[in-house]
Amino acid sequence: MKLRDNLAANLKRIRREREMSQDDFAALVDVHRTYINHLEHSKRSPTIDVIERIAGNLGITATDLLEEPPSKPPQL
Amino acid sequence: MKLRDNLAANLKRIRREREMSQDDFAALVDVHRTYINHLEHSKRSPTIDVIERIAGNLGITATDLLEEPPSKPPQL
DNA sequence: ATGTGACTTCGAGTCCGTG
DNA sequence: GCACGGACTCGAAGTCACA
Repeated sequence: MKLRDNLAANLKRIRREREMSQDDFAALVDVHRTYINHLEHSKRSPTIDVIERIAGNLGITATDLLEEPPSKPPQL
Repeated sequence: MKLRDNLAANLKRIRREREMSQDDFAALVDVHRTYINHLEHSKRSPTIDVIERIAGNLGITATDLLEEPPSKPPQL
């Protein structure tokens, strides 16, 4: 699932940019600690409601979360 | 829920551009007829897996489905 | 052909732990 | 602090009957 993978990569990237633990990050975006972990590992397919909530709490758009991550190796 | 509404509007718009019934449209994107109806009326919060499947079958990106519909009144 | 409520099944989403 | 697991609740997925 491409979208899931994009989301996973973007979440991890953003979290590290802000130098937060999964714990703090989860609190920030208002989902459970273990759920963030699941998302970062592509183990869950979140609903668009959750996507919207996370994006809103991060101050970015849902598209930012789902689009191709910037620093991925080219897929020619 | 903004994303839900965007999806609803975009689905309806695209379906009408292709002059299809909900029935035919549902068959095309590979979901049940009534489910498309629910989505067009913002009654469901689909997972990104479903979003991806629909977008793929339409030959467009998931972002296209979720972004602000083109013919909405400008938000200055 | 469209809209809706209700239903079952299964996974989303949460919470408890453990290494 | 991160990964992972089990068990739980609730809502999404998918379908149907009916207006």
